[in-house]
Amino acid sequence: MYRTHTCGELRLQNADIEVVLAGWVQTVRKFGSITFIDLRDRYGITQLLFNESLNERLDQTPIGREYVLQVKGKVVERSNKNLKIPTGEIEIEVSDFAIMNVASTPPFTIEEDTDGGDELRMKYRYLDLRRPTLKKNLELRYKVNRAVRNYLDTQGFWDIETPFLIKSTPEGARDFIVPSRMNPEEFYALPQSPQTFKQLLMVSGFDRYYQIVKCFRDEDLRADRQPEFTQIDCEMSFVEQEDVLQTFEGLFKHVFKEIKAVTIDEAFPRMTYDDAMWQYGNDKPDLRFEMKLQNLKSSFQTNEKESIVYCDGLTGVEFAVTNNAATVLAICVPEASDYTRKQTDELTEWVKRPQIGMSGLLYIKCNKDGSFKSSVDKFFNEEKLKEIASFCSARPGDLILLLAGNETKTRKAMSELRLEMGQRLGLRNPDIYKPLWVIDFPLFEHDEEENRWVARHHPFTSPKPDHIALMNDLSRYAEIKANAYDIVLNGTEIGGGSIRIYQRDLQEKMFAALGMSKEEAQEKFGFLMGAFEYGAPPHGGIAFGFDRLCALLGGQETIRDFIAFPKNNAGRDVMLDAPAHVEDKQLKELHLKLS
RNA sequence: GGAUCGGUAGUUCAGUUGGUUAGAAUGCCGCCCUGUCACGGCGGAGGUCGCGGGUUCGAGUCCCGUCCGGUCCGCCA
Repeated sequence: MYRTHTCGELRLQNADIEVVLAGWVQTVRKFGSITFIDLRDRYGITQLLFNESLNERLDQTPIGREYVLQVKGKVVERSNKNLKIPTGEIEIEVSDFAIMNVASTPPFTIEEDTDGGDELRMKYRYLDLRRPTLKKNLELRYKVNRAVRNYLDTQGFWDIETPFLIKSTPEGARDFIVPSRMNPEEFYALPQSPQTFKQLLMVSGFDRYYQIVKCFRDEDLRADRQPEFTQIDCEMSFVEQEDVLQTFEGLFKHVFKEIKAVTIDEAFPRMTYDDAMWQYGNDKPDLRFEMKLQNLKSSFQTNEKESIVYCDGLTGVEFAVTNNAATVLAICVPEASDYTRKQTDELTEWVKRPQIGMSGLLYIKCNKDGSFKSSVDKFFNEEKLKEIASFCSARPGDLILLLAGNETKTRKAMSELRLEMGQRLGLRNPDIYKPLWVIDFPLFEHDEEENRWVARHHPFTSPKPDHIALMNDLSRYAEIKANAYDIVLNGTEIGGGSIRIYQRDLQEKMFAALGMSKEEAQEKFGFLMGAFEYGAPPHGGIAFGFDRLCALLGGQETIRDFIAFPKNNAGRDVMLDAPAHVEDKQLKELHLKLS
């Protein structure tokens, strides 16, 4: 037997018992004739005391960091207790020890605040995972996984696996492609999601299905995007949107309770897509703070004599009348009227960065004494400023920020600015959880590059029943709403789904609307439409980004540290050094030639 | 595809206007230390300044190119 106890479980009440522990050497602290060693495993750290009787052996067999050590000894009460760790009241008085494996000096320190950089830690991921932070992250992930499964189990969902080697469909994200050896010149694709399979399972009558499953998308990465990621994929039959929202709101409440000990009694707020865009400038609003977008243009354009101007902050001389601008938006930043010129200049530079791309920023300081100071004092008198402030519900002490320009760009920019100001004001507290449903998404969105309509969610999403007729009129595509919904937590989309199309004729109509010929639709999705002919039940579902959910529950933005072996920004596994070249023989077997 | 920041000791970083032998912390090695737990003290080793080219009497520092990494935009049904 390698050990009788773990390094995290011994307490004062275990004093005087003989134990055997095994683990990794965290630190060695030598004091002349006595030596302390902290022994670490998954469960914790226990201090070992080597007294002078073992000195000779220690001199002969030095023990370094990360050596794997087995010790035999007696649990004793410490004379100096360390109340910072759970085992801090005891130590093991070692009577015998064995080095089970030596270790090279690790390239970085294995501790909470490591000195290692990201790349190095990725290369030695197995060492990084010994650190408490990553260990806790993976533990959290495991617990979220359990909580999800437990809840779905009580709700009658079955976990059914679906294949990874499937057919490529050029709609949506790029597929990862896998060549087939047995079928020359043909390729599998890895699934971007099990979408069509779960719908087929509904046709098969499996009623309530789920899977915590890997999905693959060959697109550029981000801090919160990996080429292979995990979804909680769910589908239900004989449900309407309301049933789905209720069921999965329950899932979230269960997870919050189990993981964060947070009980949420009230129903999650719901917001239409249009309201979200109007009030927050994006479809995943962070509700931890207000600072809603004020739409000045629409409010002020009724009075044609009035004109609002905006100022190009760079030159300070270029002004434009925003009646020429499609959109004028304002946010009211609470308690920020004391922003200095330097700070507002800095914000102006911020919105002018290429990623935001605005030409300038206008501000109105609502001073505490009721006066105003703005970057457009030249153009507006006190009364006008007061009118704008009043429209924005600004209070003395607030800072109003305005952006103007093209509708899409301005709304997006203001949404970013709102989040930035929320961040700067410390309003995005990771310990506060504000979930909401965003509903009534548009069915289509226009792809400017290819000048065609594409499915906003995916082509299996059903339109609102009374909007189906609009599908006959291309000019009204933008108006068509879908039975589609997202769940948003603290400004992050953590899941989305829809009520699906389950009738062949409507599905055909959908493909046609997306510019697909009947033949093409049949070739790509004939299996699904065929299945719809054999008694497909009404169904719908949802999928959640499991990695993202874990990161959020762990209070972090990047999902990388919640995945045991993630890829880097370029999609590489720096530990394996993958992807890599393959041998000519392999290529030949696959009937592939490199160009 | 684009923007931006970075690459200097094992590691994390500093390095001024281009100027002597490139520094600190930590880690590592050695010696000392019987109550540490971020132990402490003394000493030591450790550098192709990512790579290539250029400017210059002289380049870690300036210029061009390139590679690698981080973040973001595009992209992500």
